[in-house]
Amino acid sequence: MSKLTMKEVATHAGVALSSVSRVLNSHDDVSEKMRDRVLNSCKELGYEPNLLASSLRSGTTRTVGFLISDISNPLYGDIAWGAERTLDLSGYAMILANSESDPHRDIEMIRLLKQRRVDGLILTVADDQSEEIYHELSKIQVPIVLIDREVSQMPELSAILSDHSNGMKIAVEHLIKMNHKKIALITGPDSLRVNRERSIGFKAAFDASEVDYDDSLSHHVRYTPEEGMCVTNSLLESPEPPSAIICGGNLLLLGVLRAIKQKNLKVGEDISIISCDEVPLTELHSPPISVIARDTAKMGESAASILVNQMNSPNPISRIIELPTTLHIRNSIKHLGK
Amino acid sequence: MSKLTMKEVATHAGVALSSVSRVLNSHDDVSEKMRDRVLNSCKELGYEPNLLASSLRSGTTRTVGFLISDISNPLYGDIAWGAERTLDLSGYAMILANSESDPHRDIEMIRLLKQRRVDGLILTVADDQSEEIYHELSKIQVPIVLIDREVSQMPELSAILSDHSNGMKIAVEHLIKMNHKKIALITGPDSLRVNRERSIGFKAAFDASEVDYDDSLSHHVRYTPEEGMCVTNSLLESPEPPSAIICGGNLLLLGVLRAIKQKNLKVGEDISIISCDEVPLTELHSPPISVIARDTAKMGESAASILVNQMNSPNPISRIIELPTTLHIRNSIKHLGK
DNA sequence: AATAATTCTGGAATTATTCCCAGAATTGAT
DNA sequence: ATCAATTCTGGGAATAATTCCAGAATTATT
Repeated sequence: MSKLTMKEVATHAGVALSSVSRVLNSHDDVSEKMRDRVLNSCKELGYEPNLLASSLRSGTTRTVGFLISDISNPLYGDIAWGAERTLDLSGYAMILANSESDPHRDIEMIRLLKQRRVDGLILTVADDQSEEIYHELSKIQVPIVLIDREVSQMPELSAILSDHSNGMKIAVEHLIKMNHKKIALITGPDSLRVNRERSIGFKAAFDASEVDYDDSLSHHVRYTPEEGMCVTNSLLESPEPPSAIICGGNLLLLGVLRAIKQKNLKVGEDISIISCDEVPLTELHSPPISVIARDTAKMGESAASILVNQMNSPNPISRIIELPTTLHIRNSIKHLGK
Repeated sequence: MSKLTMKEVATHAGVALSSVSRVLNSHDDVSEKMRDRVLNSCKELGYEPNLLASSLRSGTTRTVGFLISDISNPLYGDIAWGAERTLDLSGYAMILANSESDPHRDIEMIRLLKQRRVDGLILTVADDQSEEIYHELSKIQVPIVLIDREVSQMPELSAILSDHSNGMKIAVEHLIKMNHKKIALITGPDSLRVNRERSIGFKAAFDASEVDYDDSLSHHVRYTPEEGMCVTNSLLESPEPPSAIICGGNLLLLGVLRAIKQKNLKVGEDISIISCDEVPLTELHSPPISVIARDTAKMGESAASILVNQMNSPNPISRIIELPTTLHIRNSIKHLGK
């Protein structure tokens, strides 16, 4: 079966190549007759346009690159879902790249997406702050939207952020109100904005209260259940264990809960827990786990719509949107008497 | 900044266009001198190849299309992760398309991927059995691998399957051994192989035992927490409610658990539960929930490696791989005395 | 009916690359 | 040194589309 091109369609319809192109791109200077004839031939032959050739000539691929640090994390699944939906509506496809939280792969993947001539990028890089990522991004000619990231050398980049610092502050304040004094924070590496912000909010809450801030209770670890479990163990085994743990993310939460379970402690009794980001587990755990929640699908959507906007406007203006976080209080928090 | 092409590199290096191409594609008939000169110019100018033009000429995009029915489902996230990793290792990128469980979007998305001239397809279509999907697939010229799907008119298609029927049979047999007689099955639409297989295994277990099979306890619903909750409610409110529910998938499980919680029943006491597919919730629920598990990341990996194989071999042979399921028994199952 | 204005169509250049083919340069053998 | 064999390089066609420009066909104007 020989491949079918516009040329064959043109021959079959008895018109010129350029006319077929005009019909298929719905230019307005084509006659009714021509339109019908060409469209008929297309249908009859079963013609499928070659987007490759089209992109090469027109200089636009109608494709955006989406770089995620970990697709298997349901959080990113939701974000990707929101983004894909919005992009599809505007006629863009999405190339998914996964850096597996490795800054080097970030660079590699970005380069690859560039070679594929994507029209725009949505990035959740593994490291905000590295010199290399800045260097790579600064060479990029197409619009970029960061999700939950902030490259300090490029404050003009569009971004969808969450108000992690405020969310964290409110969470800590709630714990303090429930008479907790020794509150631990376990969150991801501080090479990411989200974790830097959480630390800031965490400290801010103490500073605004009577309770003293203890820096040794603020932990940054890698985003894995194992590391979550490890820190939790050492916290719980310390001479004066914390009465509450705030945990920054669903992968860490798994480790935290496993550690607690192993020690036969009861969430909401022996230890209070607040986690970040709503996942099925938080709601259906016994007792249900309090979370600092945010609308993840909406983050993807917003990122996509800002990007589409920038890709279509001749003088794109960059936008930074900060979406709110909200504290969902559940039975994982004990009111300490005293 | 004018765009940089091989032509500029050639000029800069003082060689012919074709020589640059030979160097970059590492053909063996280039001299050491030429190689160094070209590579130097590339580095100096910061040249990035245009994969679009390359693909157009060479007829291969080194891209595969991955069609998922629901990215936000963590199950598919894992599969995508496994596939992406394997594809990347072989130098393939992945275009992700999401049909949102809509058979019409399946067709649309497949068509789009075709227009983008992907070298192969990994498909998790929303409906196995529709005439249209068969019609669309039969026109495709590139290798296809189905994940957990089976198009009956095209038995020659490669596929990665799970042994759902056996897994289900073993699960039911275990429940029967624990003296359960009224066992309900809530699973997804029977337009998908996975659910047809589960029904088969479900029935087979009864047929091989003393307990009578009751068809009215086998339910096919759409894959949403809401529908899961709804059937569970009606099951629990029936005059003779089942003593055990087997639930086919993590989204349905959410609904089942919510219904049980709302009625203040205790899993593993008032009602026994087995779910399908391991997710964080199953392990960390109280009590932990028994599951019919399978290696999801491996499904993605296998699919990708079969596909890569077929894309690279001149006479591809299609393969159907059935991966095992295993029953993880946990405290969500009560041994009925009697 | 002749000319002007408008609408539509065809031809050819263009996009960035690969790859075939011819011929130049180099090497080896006599 | 000459000729043959081998290695390497350059030129140009091909890939499948878009788009500009010129001119044909149609309609409107006088």
